Amino acid sequence: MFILKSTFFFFSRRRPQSQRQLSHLLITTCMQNNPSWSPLRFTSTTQNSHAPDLRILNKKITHLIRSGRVDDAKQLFDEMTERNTVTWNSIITGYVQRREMTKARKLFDEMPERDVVSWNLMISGYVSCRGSRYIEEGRYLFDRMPERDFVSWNTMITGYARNGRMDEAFYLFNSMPKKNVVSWNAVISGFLHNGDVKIAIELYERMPERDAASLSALVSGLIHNGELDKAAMVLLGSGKRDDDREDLVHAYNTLIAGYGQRGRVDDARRLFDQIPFSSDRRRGDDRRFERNVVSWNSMIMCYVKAGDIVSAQELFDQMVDRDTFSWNTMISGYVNMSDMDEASNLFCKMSDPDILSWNSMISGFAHMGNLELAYDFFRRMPQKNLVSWNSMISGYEKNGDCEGAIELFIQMQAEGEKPDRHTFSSLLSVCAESVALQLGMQIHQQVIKMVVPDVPLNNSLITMYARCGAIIEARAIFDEMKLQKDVISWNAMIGGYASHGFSAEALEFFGVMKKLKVRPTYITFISVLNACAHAGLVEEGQMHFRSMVSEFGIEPRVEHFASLVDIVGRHGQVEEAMALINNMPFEPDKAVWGALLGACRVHNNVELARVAAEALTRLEPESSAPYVLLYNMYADVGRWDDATEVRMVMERNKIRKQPGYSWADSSS
DNA sequence: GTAGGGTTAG
Repeated sequence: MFILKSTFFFFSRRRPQSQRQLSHLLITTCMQNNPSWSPLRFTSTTQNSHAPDLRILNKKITHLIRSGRVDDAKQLFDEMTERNTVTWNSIITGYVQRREMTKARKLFDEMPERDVVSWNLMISGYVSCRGSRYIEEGRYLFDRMPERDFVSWNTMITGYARNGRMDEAFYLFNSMPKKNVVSWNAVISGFLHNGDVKIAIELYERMPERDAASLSALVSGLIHNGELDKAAMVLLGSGKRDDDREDLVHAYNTLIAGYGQRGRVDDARRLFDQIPFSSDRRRGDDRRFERNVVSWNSMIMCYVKAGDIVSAQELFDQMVDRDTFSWNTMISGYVNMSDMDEASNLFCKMSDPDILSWNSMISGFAHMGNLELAYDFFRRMPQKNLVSWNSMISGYEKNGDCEGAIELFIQMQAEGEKPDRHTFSSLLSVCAESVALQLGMQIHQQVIKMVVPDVPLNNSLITMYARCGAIIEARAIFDEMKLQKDVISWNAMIGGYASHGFSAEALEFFGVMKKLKVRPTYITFISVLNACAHAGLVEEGQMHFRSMVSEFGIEPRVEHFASLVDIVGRHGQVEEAMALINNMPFEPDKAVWGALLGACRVHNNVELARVAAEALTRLEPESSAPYVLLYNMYADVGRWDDATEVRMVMERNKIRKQPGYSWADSSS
């Protein structure tokens, strides 16, 4: 930690001033592209008298694409005087990997000669894109290609399977003139990922031959369907026959991770302990069935997920062949426990931290509210990716630095990084938090252009609109979600209605939600009780409060009590409201006392108003509101001595009256 | 240069 602090360097950033300026910047930068790369870098290679031959240049292109530098590869491609099919296929690979199918297609159409790999590449690209339009395009090419190999068929089958179209996948599988083991694995995985366990097992048993992937595919597919015990049976059954199969440890590792995901750490450990472990590495033979580094990493991950960092550290200490995964898993474990000292310690000990290590540190510091250190890591990392930007933006958002978040978003686009759902979700939270409807609408436009919203992103949109009072817009998104809604969608709508005075709608939605068996959360009840408070529905409010506890087993929080005090107090039962406060299982906060004070004001209970006001001034010594309210109440009943005393206390404590609170009119 | 299976970050 000391090392980190000593290298800390505060980076001051110029910030745009107003929301309008932010909006303007947002529009202009969204249209800009990344002009960072200079084409001159490669010119020497082609103009040189000893020009490298085609094979070397092809290798260079492949290398660039493997490191994600597709634009650089394209520059090199454009400068090459001689190209062969491999050159073309390589550059197409780059675009296919980035799912830029229009660019890939243009090159495919332009290339002088196509081989089966070129066709396969295009099909693979199309079927990996979201949306049926693309898979049809892939099928179109598949139907028209001059000759097909195993890869063509298997790619098409996988494409259908990934889109849930198992009828077509299975039909193609059955139409194959010859199948290989990949075809079987692909179709079995397809059935498993679409929930058809029975047929998958049948097919597995009918396979003419299996390879290293077959068993793992079955085990991981079963786990995907929650069939952990069935997976264990298959695995242990197969293990008895021969214990030197190289794929066995692969499948064991899958199951260990599966147990970990479901919190079954003990089962995972039992399985881990069943894998033979030879400490003598000279006998190390890949084909032997023994623990490998993934087994260790998976087991460590189980402990990390379960929050048992001690056991994780114990295993980590025993490892002799740690890899980057091991270190990163441990770092993320400490990050999850908010132990940034230990995370930093590991990070510093790592010989070669990769992008995940850096990102974990950023998100850890950002989450803890240490934005300076988070930004310092962000600034110093050798390469950033989308997660790095998102972690930083979400850090600003979570810590209420709205401008920081927006500014980083602008910078991100200027540097050519494309935002995704996570980015937009954070930005919409920023808009909701700062009630910035105009900006929120602009971001909504970007969302429509750039991503297909999922449930959490739609929820962010609803929350943003609802918070800004644009209930109709919020409702439109809610309705578009159809069956995809979750409890957060409902909470956002009910909260929006409740906080903008539409109590009837809020309560109606709550009724529908319950009818649809969506389980409410404590947040739902905060809105429901607020709606009752606004509408003066005393009995209904008390009924909901009771049902929250008895029917849904939700522990009431201080927010619920604040609402209940409001409901009861405003109805004139000020003494009952006071009794509620006295019997609360925790310390009342300012919302609770504020509700009581409001009720006292309406019902002219000066004595309790004094109690509430004094409590409030203790919680918020700098606020003038309780003084002003109390002053006015005393004045109203002619108790001028008390009124004057309030003013004197206020002056003595150097409290300045805030705008919006009038000495003369306290009704606001 | 293309198809299926195991562990890490937002």
